Amino acid sequence: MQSSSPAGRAGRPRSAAADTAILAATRAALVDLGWSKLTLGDVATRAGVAKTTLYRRWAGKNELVVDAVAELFDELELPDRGSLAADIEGVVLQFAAILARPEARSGLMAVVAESTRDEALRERIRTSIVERQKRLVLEGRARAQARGELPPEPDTTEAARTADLIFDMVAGAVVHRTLVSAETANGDWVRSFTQVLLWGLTSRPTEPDDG
Amino acid sequence: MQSSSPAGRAGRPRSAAADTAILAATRAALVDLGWSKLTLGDVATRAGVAKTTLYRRWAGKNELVVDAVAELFDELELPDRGSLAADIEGVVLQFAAILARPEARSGLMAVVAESTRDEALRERIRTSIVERQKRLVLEGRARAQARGELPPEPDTTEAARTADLIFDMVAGAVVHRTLVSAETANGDWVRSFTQVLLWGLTSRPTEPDDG
DNA sequence: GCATTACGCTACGACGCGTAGCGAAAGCGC
DNA sequence: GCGCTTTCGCTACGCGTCGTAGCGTAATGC
Repeated sequence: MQSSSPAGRAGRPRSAAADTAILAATRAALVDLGWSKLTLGDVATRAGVAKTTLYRRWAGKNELVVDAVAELFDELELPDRGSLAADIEGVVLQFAAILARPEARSGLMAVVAESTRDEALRERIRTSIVERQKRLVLEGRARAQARGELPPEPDTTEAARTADLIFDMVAGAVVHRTLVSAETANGDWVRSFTQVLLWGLTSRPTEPDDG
Repeated sequence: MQSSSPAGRAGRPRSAAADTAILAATRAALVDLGWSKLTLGDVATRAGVAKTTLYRRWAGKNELVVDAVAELFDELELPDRGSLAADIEGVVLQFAAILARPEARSGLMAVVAESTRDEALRERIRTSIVERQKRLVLEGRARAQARGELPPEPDTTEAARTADLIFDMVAGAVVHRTLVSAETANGDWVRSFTQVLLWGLTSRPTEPDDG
């Protein structure tokens, strides 16, 4: 980020390699120990840096784990698979693959839990993890509209609301299936889920006014 | 549970009032301090019992918080609101109301995170929290089938699979909306969600056998 | 009463937290 | 090359929590 030439910044620059090593060590510690038994001293030892170096860069365990887990979501992408159903299935499978990794399982839920009492942490999670996922929803919908699978949405407010709903349904279902129900989101499950979601979104003829 | 006459159990019986006080104190501590800053010594002080008494009944923080949070879900019920859509909206609103309470927000996600590395804890969560929710799904579907809103499902295996899917979608969406997106699951959102879910479930013509 | 179990209280070692202070290293401008 | 600045590794420290041991006391069943 602010490496090499940060505008007149004098003195010894921070080691970028240390950042990489620390985040990797954090993920390794998450795998071996889980969230509660993970200590910053252990992470520092694994990374080959001093504990003080770690504290100079991260305020605490929460922020460190958010950054460590966020890197796992870098691999999320949305290749054009030809249809909206295939696109949804693809991204859900990718998401499920990430959540299948132990460093994501224990780390992600823990920082989300902490974020309920820490607004700054919630914002950090939002920008570095959630927004990255949500972007795929918007991209997938735009692509489906271009294909004619979804009608164009003139009302931008309503469109944003629908995108939020879809996002909560997709991410929530996968997370719940994986972490609470403790079942793998395999191909069968993803197909069933996609079918329900897609029918729910597309076969809305006219809003029944009895509700 | 094993109160009053536990089959030849001699000696001074455990105080049931202490259990109640400890669990209430745990929820109060969750509200004031959140998960990470909650200490068992503080809970014992709040409950008016000795720390050793607390350790004689619960193995640790995880188990204690699970039991404390589980009591919040006792109030979940499914009154007959006349239609499947209304039933779903009702239970989703109830679930959202529970998740709006701070003691549930911070506690529930934290123990779920811990359960990724503790099989016994996961089982405890499942029996005392998750199954209680899932029962409502089964009850609501049976009621909808009796009304004729849903077709009877002869294949019990497929029926169980569908129930699991619905459960993950409902609970997952509400949890994600409430805790990750940090937005309240108000009436508008619940109606939109129910509409998508219901259309997805009912307007499935015949399952294509290509899957 | 007597055995049995739970309770309140105190004290303890162990451990992780987060910080301070030091000398050394690695950059930049001259 | 030389100084200035910032980072780094290391050690040490006070603090708080953990989880347990030990003891005397209280409450129950036989």
